[in-house]
Amino acid sequence: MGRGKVQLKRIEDKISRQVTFSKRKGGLMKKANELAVLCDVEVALLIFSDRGRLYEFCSTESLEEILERYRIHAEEEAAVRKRAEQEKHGVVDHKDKQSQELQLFPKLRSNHGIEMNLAECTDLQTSGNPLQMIQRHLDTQNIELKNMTELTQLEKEMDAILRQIRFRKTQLMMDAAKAVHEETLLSLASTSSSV
Amino acid sequence: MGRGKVQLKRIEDKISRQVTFSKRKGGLMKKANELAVLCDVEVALLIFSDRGRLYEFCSTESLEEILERYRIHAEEEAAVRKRAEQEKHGVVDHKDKQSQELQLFPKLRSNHGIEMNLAECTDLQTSGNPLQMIQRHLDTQNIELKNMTELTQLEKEMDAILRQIRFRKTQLMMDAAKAVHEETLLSLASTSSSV
DNA sequence: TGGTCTATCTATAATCC
DNA sequence: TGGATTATAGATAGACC
Repeated sequence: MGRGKVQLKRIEDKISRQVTFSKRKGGLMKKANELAVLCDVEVALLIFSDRGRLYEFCSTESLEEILERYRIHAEEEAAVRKRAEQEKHGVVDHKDKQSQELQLFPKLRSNHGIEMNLAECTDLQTSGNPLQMIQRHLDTQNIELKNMTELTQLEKEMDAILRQIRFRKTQLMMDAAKAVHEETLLSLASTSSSV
Repeated sequence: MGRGKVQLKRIEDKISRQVTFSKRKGGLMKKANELAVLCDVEVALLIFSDRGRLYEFCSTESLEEILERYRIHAEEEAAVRKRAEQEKHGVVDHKDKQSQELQLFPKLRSNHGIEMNLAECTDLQTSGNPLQMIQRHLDTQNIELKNMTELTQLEKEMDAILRQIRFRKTQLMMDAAKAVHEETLLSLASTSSSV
């Protein structure tokens, strides 16, 4: 983008590498946020600059949340891989196989309870305006009466809206800061011209 | 990009949300790679789709490498924060204290923005039905149209509800666990008595 | 540094297959 | 589903302040 086509290789000039880093980092985070909001997915982005500074983005309350989920996912994969490996190398009787699956299950259930009943709540996920989204939940009037699936769904929706609210607040603050800045410049200009 | 301007909100149509996810995920990873190569930095990207599938990108040999680096970084930050905390409780002159708080502020804000004004919204938390609380805000229909005060208010309310939802989920999980436990005890008792 | 500008390049929404 | 196409929106390189 920009005036010239970009070669996919390290920018050798230090200054422009720094400038490009700053610009593209902003762009990447914006896009990460867009992906999270538009597609309702969890996104985590970690960047270590060449000076070792950390820049992070995450779509949820905290990065740890996503990293924890990653850890669990990695463990499960390792377990599955290990099982496949064992089967490949030898004859395993069905009892052993089953017990292995049983061991794995509790982990899956504790963290992926949402996916399990996903089919049930597809309609919930696909309808409505961001603020309207939760309206249908309001008639129930009471959190106490909801089941786990409903609560999880509601939680997700609330979280998405909160993200939007916060993002919008940031936008407004930036607009305001910009306005103040411009005003300052104007008043400075008029002061200096009147002196 | 593309034929129409995109609104920053969850795509409600499931099909196009999926298509967009697939396209943008590819785009985001491409850009993450470009940033890493062009600017010679470390980048890690984690995406969990709504079905719980994990997609990852990292610029180094392994993702673990970057996560490990993150862990170290986070620990250091925690140490710094803790140190600042301790100094605040000791004897510090006002100038130093202020400068410490200024340094600390960006970090705090990102994670504790809500708690800061908790006292103000006590009445909100105790009055009326938890879900009804936000109903009066819903008629506006659009986050874009709200001003800062309204947004902050809405944010607080949403957060209070979220806390309630999570609390209720915990309760339900504990109930379920207890039920399972009791069932186990019962079946054990009946087994031993029948033998 | 950090913001602005603008010509260009890139990503992608909508569409069809 | 999974590409291919195309018109556009959005990102950004280079330049200047």
